[in-house]
This record gives sequence, structure tokens and C-alpha cells, in this order.
Amino acid sequence: MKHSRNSVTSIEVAKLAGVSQSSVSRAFSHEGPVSVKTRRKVLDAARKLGYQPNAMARSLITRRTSMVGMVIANVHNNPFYTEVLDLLSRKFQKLGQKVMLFIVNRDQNLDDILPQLLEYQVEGILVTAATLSSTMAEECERWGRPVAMINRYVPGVHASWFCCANYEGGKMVAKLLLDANHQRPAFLAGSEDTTTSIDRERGFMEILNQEKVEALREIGEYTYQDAYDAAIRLLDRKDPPDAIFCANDIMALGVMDAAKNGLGLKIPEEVSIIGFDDIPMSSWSSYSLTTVRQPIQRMVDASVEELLNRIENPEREPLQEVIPGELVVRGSARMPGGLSSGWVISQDR
Amino acid sequence: MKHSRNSVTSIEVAKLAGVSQSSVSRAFSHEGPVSVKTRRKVLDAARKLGYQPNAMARSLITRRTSMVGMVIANVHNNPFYTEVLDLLSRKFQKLGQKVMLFIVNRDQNLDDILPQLLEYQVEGILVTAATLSSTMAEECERWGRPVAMINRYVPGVHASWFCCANYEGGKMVAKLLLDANHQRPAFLAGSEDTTTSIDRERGFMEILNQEKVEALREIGEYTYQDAYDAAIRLLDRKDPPDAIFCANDIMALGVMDAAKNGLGLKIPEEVSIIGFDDIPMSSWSSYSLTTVRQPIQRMVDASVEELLNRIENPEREPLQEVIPGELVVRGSARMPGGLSSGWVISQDR
DNA sequence: GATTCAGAATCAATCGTTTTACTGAATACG
DNA sequence: CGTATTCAGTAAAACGATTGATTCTGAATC
Repeated sequence: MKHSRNSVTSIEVAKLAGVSQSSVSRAFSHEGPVSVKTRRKVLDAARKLGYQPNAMARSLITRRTSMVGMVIANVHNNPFYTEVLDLLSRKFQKLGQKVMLFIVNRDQNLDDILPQLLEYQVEGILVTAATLSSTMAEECERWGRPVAMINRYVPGVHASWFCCANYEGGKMVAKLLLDANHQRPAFLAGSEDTTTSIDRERGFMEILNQEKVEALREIGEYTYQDAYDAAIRLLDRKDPPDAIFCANDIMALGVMDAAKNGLGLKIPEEVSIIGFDDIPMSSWSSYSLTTVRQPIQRMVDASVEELLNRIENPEREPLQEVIPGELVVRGSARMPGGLSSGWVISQDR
Repeated sequence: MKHSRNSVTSIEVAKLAGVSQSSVSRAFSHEGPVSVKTRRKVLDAARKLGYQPNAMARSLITRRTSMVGMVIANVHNNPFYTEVLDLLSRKFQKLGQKVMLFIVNRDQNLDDILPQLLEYQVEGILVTAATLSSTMAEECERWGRPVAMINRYVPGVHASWFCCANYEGGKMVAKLLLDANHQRPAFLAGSEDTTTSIDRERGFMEILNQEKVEALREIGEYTYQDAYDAAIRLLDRKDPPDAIFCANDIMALGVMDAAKNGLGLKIPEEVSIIGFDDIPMSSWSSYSLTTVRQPIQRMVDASVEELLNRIENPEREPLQEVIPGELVVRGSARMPGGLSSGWVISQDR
């Protein structure tokens, strides 16, 4: 089992360049005094040998790794999180951070993932669409490993998080449906254990209750197919809803297909459908889904910057922020007079 | 700039447990002789202090990191690669490998990514949907870092790769279209610089030329919108095609929307559309796209296993494999008699 | 020509493990 | 009883870098 891996060390470079090993180090890390002459000699020798500093050895002494851990769920069934993953990864890259990736199931326990990340000395952890137990989060923070979350929060825990204004988004949708004279709205929930679905529903119901409008409710996993099936159940009853607000876009698309192709209903004439996220497919002409757009870029930027910030300044208190989304009006829902496809309404109107 | 990071070391554990530091090491790595008594003492002390071995220090001496590099492109605009990413990541996880992730643009030069991976001592590199220059690949291999690619190959380079049988897939589609009496097929190419599109087109054209059937051709980026626009150009001419074979599914969906919603054409009565990949959206009832399914699970399994295999056995010659896809018959293309929606035809029929 | 002094180069300690070689104690055996 | 033979445990040398302390230059100053 011989492993003849890359074994060009700074010592060999030093030997070839005729300088000391520390000069090689100095020439690479732009610290300390090195004359242009020796630097040139070193760099030449390094190139000749194909030398590259060993990040493990470096991090051992500097106690910095420039690595962050990234834990993300729902990548395979929700394009929204694909986009988050993509943006996060690129942003970290641009800022010189290496990313150690773990893709998990939404409900998967992270207790065996985090130790691995800590073993590898990641300097911070970014969790998206997966839920961290509060003890685990505290654990990380206590060891000086800041944690930032996107679209999840753990009440009372010492960590950063950035969420879309789900509650307010739900309210906004309810208001619009009522304004457009819907009589019998329904909410299609995603899994019960995610704060996103819960908060969106709470906001939605808040307004309906206020106006004494009763709402139907169905539930499914966060998938196209589950939503499709749930929609059939919902729309096939004797007193079907005239509007369905779905916990996210993927579900809304399933609902649209169920209504249109499954039951032959006209959208939005016979039933209005609204989603949440604004994934790329929602703007496709077969769907033209009216939805609440999540401020994805801002969530990504904010969380990454906050994480790196807290890595540099461990004493800093974690930041938490609720970022408003905006309603994107397309063709899948009847709208109040004056609002037509193409409008984008920010949440704090 | 004080960083009070996790600084519980094996020495402190040793002190608390009243044993030597090497015994702590022994107790953790299940190597060497340790009595149950001392192991228990060590593990107790470790738990009390929250000790975890430092992977950097370990890898420095063992010269193993259990890390692999993963470079992937097109994640944001092609759900197929999202799925690949997801499966790859989980598979590596299951096999105890940590993944260092880089998401790049398809046409991005990897010359600045690879050095970073090598610096961090990844033991192998898995490249998907991005293209590695042959010198770079050789470089990695020469330093004992095996490279495996999915859906890309570099002719003559010493690396592993696993591709879908794109050429044969193109042939299969052409045969079916001809068998179903299409007179005027078209190919909608993705970017010119990807072997996938090129090979699929080559196979497609091969059969058409053989039968002396002329084909139209359009080109667009691998995106819904580009394909939509290209389809309009294609279908709006005086002699429009009666079938369009698209370089991938995302493009096919754009084409379907252009035909159906943009130009009011009936699918498949007025125009047949076929894609490649079989992404989840293709089975949605609004599309019901007939397509060639890539053997994604097998490609992932094979490439991961091959990579790890070559990490353990550096002298092993790299493996290369072309894995057949299968035609999934749905409703978007007229089929020869006897073939109806629901059929799945493997490539080597 | 002796003295300073800054800048360049080197020395050597260090990071937190693994692992080889060695010590000591306990057991087995003739 | 004396000597092999285990087996557990320890000391110490790596691994490949960074970095504070130290020495070495050689030019500038007096």
C-alpha cells in the first residue's frame, strides 16, 4: 500500500534554491522580509519542482483553515435550494473560503455530521433548510465555531440566521386573495416540521381569521407528486376551494397540473393558485405562477458575510434578520382590479 | 485578533485520564494494543473535555485526508446535474469521504481551482459537466491524485470517465422519429463546446444521413429561455420541422412551451419533441416529455467507486465506460405503431 | 576604522497527531 | 527458579509548514 503522493516539500525547494526552508515559507506567504532576489530564486525552484504549500501543515500552526462547512437539505426536490447552494458556494469561493459540503435529508439528524465538520476544523458552519438541534448549535458556538442558518431558526439559540419574512408573506397572500373576492381559500402545507411552512400558514390564517373567512387545509411532503395528490383530494370534494396557497412553488406547480390536466379546471378562472419561492419554473409559460419571491441573493450575501464576520470577530453577537420577500404577480391567481401580470409588489407596501 | 478555538488536545485528555498521550491516540484510532480499562478512561476523559482528534494533524502524519474534490458545473440551470451532485455527495458521505466542493461555470477554466484542491490534499478529484484541460488532468494524475469525470472526457488523457452513450442515444432518437414517419427533423444543439451535445448530434445525424433525410439545425445555450427563443426561430419559418430533438431536457421543455403556448401548435400532432436526460420535470403532466434517460445512478456509483479504487491502488489503470441510456416514451412525440406512452426502451434493443 | 543599524536570512520551537522502537510488568514454560 | 514471551504502555521522532528570536550582512554614520 505505497502511496507516492505529492511529496515536494518546502525543504526540497529550499535546497534547490539554495536558501533556508523558512525563506521558502516567507517567499510564499507574503509576510516578513524577503529580498526580491531570493523570492525569485524560490519561486523558480518551486515552479520547477511543482511545489505547493501543504494546507494541512499550514493550518496546524496558523490555526486557520479557510474552510467552512455547508450543510444543506432539500437540494434534490426543491430548485430553490439548488440555487441557494449554487450562490453560496460561489460566494464562498470568491471570498477565498473552501467549502466542505454535506447534503442531508430535511429531517436528518445532524449529530453525526457536525462532529465531522469540527474534526476537519472548519471555521464556521452554514446550515440551509436543515434543522440543527439547539444543543448542537450551542456546542459549535461554544467551541468558537459560528453557525449561520438560512430559512431556519432555533428559538433562543446563540446563532445567526436569515429568513424570508414568511409570516408576512402569508399575510400578504391572504389579503390579496380576499381583495380579489375569493370566498373559499385553502392552504396546502408542507411537512409539519418546518418553520417555513408553519410561518407562512400562520400569517395566511391570521388574516383569514381576522376577516372571519374559513380556510381549508391539506398537507403533503414538499414534492410535486405529493402536492398533486393533495390537490386532487382538495379539489374533488363537493365544496372545493376557489384558491389554494401552497407552502412552496414546487407544490404549487403540482397543484396547477392537478387542477389543469388532472381535473380540467381553468386557472385562474375556476381556481387561483399561489406559491412561495419564485423558482425558475414558475415563470415558464406553461405555469406563469403568481408567487412570493424569496430574497435569495440578499439572504445568501447576508449569511455569508455574517458568518465570515463572526469568524474574524468571535466576540461579536450573532445577527438575525427577517428579510421581506415580494409578491410576483403572474397569471395563476385572480387579482384585485388594477393588479395584473408583471407587477412585483414588495412586502412592506 | 485572539482566536480561542477548540484547543482541547490529546495531551490534555491524557493528563486527565492519567495516561500517556500516545495511549489517547491508540484509544481513538482502533490500532495497537490498548486495554479496555485505559480505553474507557481515555474515552471518559475525552467526553468530559469535548475532545475530538484534529484531522489536520492526523492527515499530516498519515498522509491521508479522506477528502475528495468535487468540481461541478451547470448546477443552476440543469436539474440533471443537481441530481448528480446530490447523489455524488451522499455516496461519498456514505463511504466516509469528505467533499470539498467547487461549483463553476461550464466554460470556466479550472486552472485556478485545481491548485486549491491539491493544496488541501484531496485524495482524488471528481469532475462533472466541466471540462478539464488535458495538461491539468495529467498534472493531477502525475501527483498521484486520480481524476474521474462524469459526462466529459478528454481524449487520450490518463483519467477515468463515465459517460452516457450519447452517440447511440442520438441514433436511437433518429430511428424512432423516422420510423414514426417524420419528414423534417431538427436538432437543437446546446453550446458547441460540450461533447454531450456534439455526440448526441453526431448520432442523430448519422442515421438521418444514412436515410438521406435532411435535418434542420438551431443552437442555443443550455437554458430554457435560449431554447424557447431558438424554437420560435425554428418553427416560425415557412418550412418548419415536424420534429425537434433537443440537446437536453431543459431545452426541450423550453421548446415545448414555445410551440404550445408561444405558437399554439399541438404536440405531438403538429410537432414532435424529444429531449435527453429525463429530469423530474419531464414527467410532469404539463409536459410528458419523451426523452432519453441517462443512467444517472450507475454513472454516479461507477465513478465514485472507480475514484476510491484508484486512490487505494494508484498503480491501477483508469477505467472508462460508456453506459447506455434508455428511451422513455411519453406523449411529446409521435411514435411508431405499437409504441405508446409508458414504454421504456433500453438502448441495446 | 570602529560602531550602529536596518534589513535579510536562518535557527529552532511549535502546531496536534501517528507510529516506531523501546521499557516494564505480568504471564507461561521448561 | 530463571528465562522467554506476551502485552500494555510510554517516549520520542516524524509530518510540513509558520514565526518569534537570533545571527549575519553590508551600508551608513561618526
